[in-house]
Amino acid sequence: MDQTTTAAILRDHVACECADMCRHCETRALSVCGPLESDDFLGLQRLNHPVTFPARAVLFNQESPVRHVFTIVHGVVRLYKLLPDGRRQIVGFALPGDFLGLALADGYGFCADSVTAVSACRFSRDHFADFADRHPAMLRRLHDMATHELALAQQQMVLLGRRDAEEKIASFLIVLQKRWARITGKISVTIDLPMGRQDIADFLGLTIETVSRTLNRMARDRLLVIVPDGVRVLDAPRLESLASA
Amino acid sequence: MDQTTTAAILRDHVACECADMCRHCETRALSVCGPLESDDFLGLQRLNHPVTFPARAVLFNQESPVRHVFTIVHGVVRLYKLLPDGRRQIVGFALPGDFLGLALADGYGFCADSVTAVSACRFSRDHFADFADRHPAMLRRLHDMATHELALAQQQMVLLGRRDAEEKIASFLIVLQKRWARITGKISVTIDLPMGRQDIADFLGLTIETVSRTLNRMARDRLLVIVPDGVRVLDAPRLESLASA
DNA sequence: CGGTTACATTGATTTATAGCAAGGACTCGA
DNA sequence: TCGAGTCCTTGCTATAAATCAATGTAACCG
Repeated sequence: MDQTTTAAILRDHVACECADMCRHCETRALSVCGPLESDDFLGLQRLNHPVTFPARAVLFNQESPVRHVFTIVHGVVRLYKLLPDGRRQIVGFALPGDFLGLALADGYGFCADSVTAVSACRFSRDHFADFADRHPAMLRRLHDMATHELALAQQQMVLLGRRDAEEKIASFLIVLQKRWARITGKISVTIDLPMGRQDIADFLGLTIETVSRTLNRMARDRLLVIVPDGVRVLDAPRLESLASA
Repeated sequence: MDQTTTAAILRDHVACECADMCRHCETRALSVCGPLESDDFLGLQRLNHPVTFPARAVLFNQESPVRHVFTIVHGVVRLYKLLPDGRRQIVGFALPGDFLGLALADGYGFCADSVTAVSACRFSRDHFADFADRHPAMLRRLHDMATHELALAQQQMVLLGRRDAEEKIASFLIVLQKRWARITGKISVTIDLPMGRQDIADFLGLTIETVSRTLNRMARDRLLVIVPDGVRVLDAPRLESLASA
């Protein structure tokens, strides 16, 4: 994401910190507040503390006490776990509409920091929990999101345990393409990759070198073209067959 | 699990198929019905269709329409996904108290079959969903279980993506030991492994040979002793440090 | 009891990916 | 415009685990 875009995002988000900021939120339909009706919606809106983060800012970490939950509005957040010796596993990338705070029994369980500049709706964990307890539709929504996350996590287990490097990369690209499509409303052959090679590696259980080599081999094989901060898909059928092979 | 035990389980379970079968259920506190009070509890009990399966029976598979949800009462079930070419990833082992049917938006998403003889509470998916919708405590419980599953899934991602064979095996054993401890109420240095080596391999993202070699090397190193259908832990501290390394 | 079967072990060899090291490309700030 | 920093790429080598191939072991059954 370039500086102009980043600045625009931050400005727009601050600009809408007025009474009715959520009304025109393009992320709303995708997010946890999507199914709420007028009164309830306003009630949740009152709990919202909009926040912005520059790139590489920490939202929270494994150990920190759980004070807030978030809905991402703009930007990309990486969620990861660290082993004592420094090895890192990224358990997911949060995109606009994603909710952070589903599994917070004791501690967040993972670290979260921004890959790009990020704007988010922040809620006090306790206030949000109270609200959810008083609104079954919200509880239901949270449960649906949790089970969806669970299904994604199981897919990721298959990927990590039983697929080779090329399949991992192909699958990663296709999944990301579809997630962006859901957010923007249109499929693009250019897939934005705001995260670095090391992040992709730590998500797929590979090293940075293997990610780089595999992407460049795919480019050599005319499956895709590597562009700044992303790739452009040339041979979608072949990529998809690798992804689901 | 030997034949005598298996027979006993099946007999006991059938024997309690009377009006008040759930009252003395030793699995109840761990399971989805744990938090229900008298009236609600009886209501759910009326929906229950107790079922038993011999070892290696199919409970459901990836494609089958979702008709039922289950709570496991006795025995062990493996949950797995298959790739088109036959590669398999086991996404979890369901033990007594575990609930099958959290993530069933479209299709179960995975296959489930019994490793040992199994007895379970079976509910119609629709009846169960209706019941949950009318009982917020149940909805809450389902959500808690879903987020717990999600946390486990994220741990498994770390294991699959960033740990070597020895760490995987050690972690698997320790986690299983703790799960059995929660179910039986006491920690045992003998860890029951009702699943075969191939199942362990498909759970940990290894081959059967690597599982066998690693277990036997651990035995040679006096970390544990291999016994029929399980292992006995000799050096718990060293095993635990491998598991969390 | 011998034969069949399923599962586990063990050894020899291969291979995909990790690890190491060097160089390249781009950004940013002085 | 230079230099420092960061990220990415590429070649070479090492290695953990996969693969291939026997062999071992125990349960079961006619």
